[in-house]
Amino acid sequence: MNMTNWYDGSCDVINAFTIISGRWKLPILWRLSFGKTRYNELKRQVCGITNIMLTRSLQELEHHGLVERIQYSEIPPHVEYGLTEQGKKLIPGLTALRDWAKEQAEFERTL
Amino acid sequence: MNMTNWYDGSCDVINAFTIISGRWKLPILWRLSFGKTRYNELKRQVCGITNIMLTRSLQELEHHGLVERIQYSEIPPHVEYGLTEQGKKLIPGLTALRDWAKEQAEFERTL
DNA sequence: CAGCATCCCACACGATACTG
DNA sequence: CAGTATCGTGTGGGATGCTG
Repeated sequence: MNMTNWYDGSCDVINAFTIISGRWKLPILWRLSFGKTRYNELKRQVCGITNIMLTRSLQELEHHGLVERIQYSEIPPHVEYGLTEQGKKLIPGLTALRDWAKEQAEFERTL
Repeated sequence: MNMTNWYDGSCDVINAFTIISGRWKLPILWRLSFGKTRYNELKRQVCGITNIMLTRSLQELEHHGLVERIQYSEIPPHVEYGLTEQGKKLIPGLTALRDWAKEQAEFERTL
């Protein structure tokens, strides 16, 4: 595998994409960028997501240090999720991509 | 489906991601961002890609208006691929994400 | 309330061979 | 040189049901 400059660049981006790729990662991150949220509130707001996918996605994002899980020792259980400092650093890149996405959506209508 | 503001935002980004997602799209786009390239040169430079995946990826990117195919009427065949103006607009977003990706890679080593 | 255990499937991806 | 045809597979995603 020849690691030329352009390929290193794309590798970095591919790794980044892998972390936040999947059916539900972006909706979750987007929602969390507006503030901490409880599990069931998140489930209601990320339309159509199931327990298993919400749990899996949150675990993966937590594993990569983008999301933090805050558990309160109460009965009934009370768990909140939020972005870590590292997670918040993702937002500007996502916003930049969203700006392109809007242009792209407009552009595709003209094809 | 309740289309709140945060969800519209994530939908745009999801659509953008879908277009450029997959095993080979980013390496191809990255390479093309450095200039027009012939089919077989692209194949050599995007390490490990097969004919079928290169062809498929290029067709999909062309279909979304990001890549242009320039065919010269010669024998043997001569085809070049390059980014369209719309395709070039993608680069800044990708670069922004790459900057985060580098931070993220560094960060994950500390976990 | 906040999850986990199982089973299942479609589809992106790929290996191999062939062609104008 | 620049592709296409065919067939096979791994994995991301989901339906359903159960639990501390």
